[in-house]
Amino acid sequence: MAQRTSSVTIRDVARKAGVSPATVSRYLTGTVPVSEETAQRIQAVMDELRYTPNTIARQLATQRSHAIGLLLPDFSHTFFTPLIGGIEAVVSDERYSLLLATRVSTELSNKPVPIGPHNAEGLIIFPGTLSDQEIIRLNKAGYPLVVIYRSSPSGSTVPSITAENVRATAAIIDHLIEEHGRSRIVFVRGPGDQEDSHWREQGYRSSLQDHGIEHDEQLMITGMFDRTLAYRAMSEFLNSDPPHFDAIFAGNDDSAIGIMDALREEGIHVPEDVSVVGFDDMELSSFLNPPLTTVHAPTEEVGSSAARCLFDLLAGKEVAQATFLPTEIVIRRSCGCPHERLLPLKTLNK
Amino acid sequence: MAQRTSSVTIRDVARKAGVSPATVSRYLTGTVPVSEETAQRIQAVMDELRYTPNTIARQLATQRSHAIGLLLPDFSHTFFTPLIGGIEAVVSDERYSLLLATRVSTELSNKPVPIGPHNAEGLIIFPGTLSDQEIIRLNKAGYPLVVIYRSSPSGSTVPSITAENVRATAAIIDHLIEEHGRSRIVFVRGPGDQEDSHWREQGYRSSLQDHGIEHDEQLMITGMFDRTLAYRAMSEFLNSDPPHFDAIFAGNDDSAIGIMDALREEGIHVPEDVSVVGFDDMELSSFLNPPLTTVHAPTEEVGSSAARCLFDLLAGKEVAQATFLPTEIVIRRSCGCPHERLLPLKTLNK
DNA sequence: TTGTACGCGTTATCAC
DNA sequence: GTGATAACGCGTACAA
Repeated sequence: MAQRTSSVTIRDVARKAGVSPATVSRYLTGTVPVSEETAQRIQAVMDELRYTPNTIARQLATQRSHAIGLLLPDFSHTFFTPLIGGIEAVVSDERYSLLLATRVSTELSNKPVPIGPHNAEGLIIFPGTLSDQEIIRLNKAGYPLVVIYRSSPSGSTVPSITAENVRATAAIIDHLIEEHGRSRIVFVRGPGDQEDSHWREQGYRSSLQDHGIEHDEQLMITGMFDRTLAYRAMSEFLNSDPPHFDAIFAGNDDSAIGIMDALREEGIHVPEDVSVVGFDDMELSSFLNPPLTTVHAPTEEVGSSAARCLFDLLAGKEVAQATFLPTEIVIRRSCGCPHERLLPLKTLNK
Repeated sequence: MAQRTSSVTIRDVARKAGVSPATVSRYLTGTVPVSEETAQRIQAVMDELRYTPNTIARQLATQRSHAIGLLLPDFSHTFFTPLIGGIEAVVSDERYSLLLATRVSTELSNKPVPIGPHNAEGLIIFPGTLSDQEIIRLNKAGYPLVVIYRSSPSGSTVPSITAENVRATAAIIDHLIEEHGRSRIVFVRGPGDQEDSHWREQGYRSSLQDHGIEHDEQLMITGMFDRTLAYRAMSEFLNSDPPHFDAIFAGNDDSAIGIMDALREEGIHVPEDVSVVGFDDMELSSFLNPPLTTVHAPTEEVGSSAARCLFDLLAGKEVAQATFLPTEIVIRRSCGCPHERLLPLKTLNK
């Protein structure tokens, strides 16, 4: 099938301008100076012929695609919106294209990776899209990669950009304990293979320990960072003669929605009966009833930092192996506080 | 700068397998049968060498980029999330790539269009990204285009996919009048150049007329489909000795948020004092306080329909010139109804 | 400053 | 069924 474009080539321009294709190319790329006179003639012909350089041919010749890729498990979740926005801003600044694709690594890798060295100069990788093995292989081949919301695969040097989890979670648990006298705090786990979940649990345990509260495995349930699954997990928990509890760390905001639904159905009041806090600070979270106290994660900044890091990589610059973007606590009402306020990061430093 | 990939080419495979590059290509594309024996040998060598076909070279040879593009004014708004999701699903089904870019046509067209014939086989266009002139030019050149949330530029045959506006708006205004006895209904306009806003006003006026209610220009304000701007517009309206009103059609859900904020600040209760309804049914809307009665717009379906339409175009099939996707009314609480329910489309048929 | 000739990696067109 | 060979459109030594 033929190209849909009018396909006027550099040769057509050259012929009509009475120069060689090479000269047109040089005028176009600006690599080598061209005489003022011929430059004007070329420009005139280009305008007249509505010439547009064929990017693909250029890519083949230069061996550069001028595009970077973003691999996500899906697009339906609003969590990704600011992430994509942050990336796109940087990408368009650099006059690059952004290639988007979904992929889940659990599909047994039968499907080929839709974005890679063949169509993008580098890749931003979200957990669950590429296996460690695939990442390491690409990295070893010298292919620029940045992982987000996870650490580098062991043994690799792939830079990692993520929001700080441990201290943030510890701080919000501290708040529950110190300001609201809570001590029986349910922890809602995310997917077992998701690092964020692991680190948040770390922060949870450390806060408990700091306050001399014993860890109780009975208070640990699994919500998979998912609204519906968290709802189910919470309902089951409530209907199975649960141990006493007075607060819930929901794992993330999405889970908090399902959890508050489950509590409501059982006639449990938030925050009077139990405090609920989340993690992420999605757009939604301030509209929940009651408004959700949560950790503000700089999702858009994760996106822009990742993109910038990738471009640094492309430019051959040195980049940090791991970047933890600062978070802050957004106090709203679901913890029991009367007024909304912000606990900036510095107060988090212990 | 050299390609980052290991760059093992079809020639390397051919050499090692003892065949010609052409045979390898044939095996790869499956256009012409290859003997079982050589096929296996080729596959073995490909595995061993970890050969990946170079998409760019293939694109140059076939004159097809195997990608389609989506042009949006920005990515930060969650309204776009389901839209992108709908498109991506179809695109990946077709084993195509999705190219994403932002662009605003008001930048005086000084910036070149980031996606076009040079890197995508077709384009899905959101209002405000490409001028009518640019659209018509691409269309005349035979370049496959689909516009969404707007009609085809006059004189062009670009297919258009959009959510039905007029009947839906009329129906929700009907509801306000008939079920809640409202008659002084404020209409919050969107951007003047946005067709959706125009058609919704059409529906509003028609419902008023059907009920013998006179149109009052004093009840028309402009919220630009934007949360913050709608808030400001509403605040000004309230503070400027406004005429009596008992309901508000917010233009869209995002504006409804700002409008309810403004009302709240003035101590006006929704829905007791005034009913508020929106348009879109964003994820957020059911979480508002009170939950927003609104028109459910099938945003994800607009995306998937647009993508499917574009692929039909690519396949040379006939496509509908204009598609209006059905909407339905989602009754929640901001109108004054006690219970949530759905008014499906059929009840909308007059 | 400019033109010639070749390469980028693949597919398509011929012959065989 | 298979192998040469010519495109595809552009960038870039190299020579002039």
